Amino acid sequence: MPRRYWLLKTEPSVFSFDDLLRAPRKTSGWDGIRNYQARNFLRDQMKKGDGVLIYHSSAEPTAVVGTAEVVREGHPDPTQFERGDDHYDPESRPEDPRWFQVEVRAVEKLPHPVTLERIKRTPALAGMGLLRRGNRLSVQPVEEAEFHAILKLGQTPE
DNA sequence: GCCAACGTTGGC
DNA sequence: GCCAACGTTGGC
Repeated sequence: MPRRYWLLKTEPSVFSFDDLLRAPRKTSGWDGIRNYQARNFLRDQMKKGDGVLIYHSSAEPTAVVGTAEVVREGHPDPTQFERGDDHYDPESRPEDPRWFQVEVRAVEKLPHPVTLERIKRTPALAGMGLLRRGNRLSVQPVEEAEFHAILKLGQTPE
């Protein structure tokens, strides 16, 4: 299986790329995803070594800010069992967990965040899921060419 | 803060 | 299984 590529959204006021850089071994469980389509990607498709773009949503500006890689494949998201946690799910049972996470390790902070606005203006990125109407998916696949195009844009200012 | 576009829930 | 009501996401 060739290496695949993904985009993970996060609100930086909750968990930013800098938070990931500061985490032990620059690694964190990507927890709190509560959407079945995203869950399926986390549980079934994201593999160790896959490349990840970290995207800041509800931010100023909204942008891809760094890259990461999958270091541990899908396993139950522990927050679903933690009573009192924002992501606690009383319906989920340990013997049949509903929600999954992967672990990701920060690889590189982009010298220049690639803003949503810049992505919109880049023809090679016109097919990205991020630009699709009503896009809300917080875990989405990215084409290899798109991944590399974002990295390249991130090396230079606009 | 607004609101369009979703996803989920639950009555029927 | 339909679909209205509701909650959430996320750009602006």
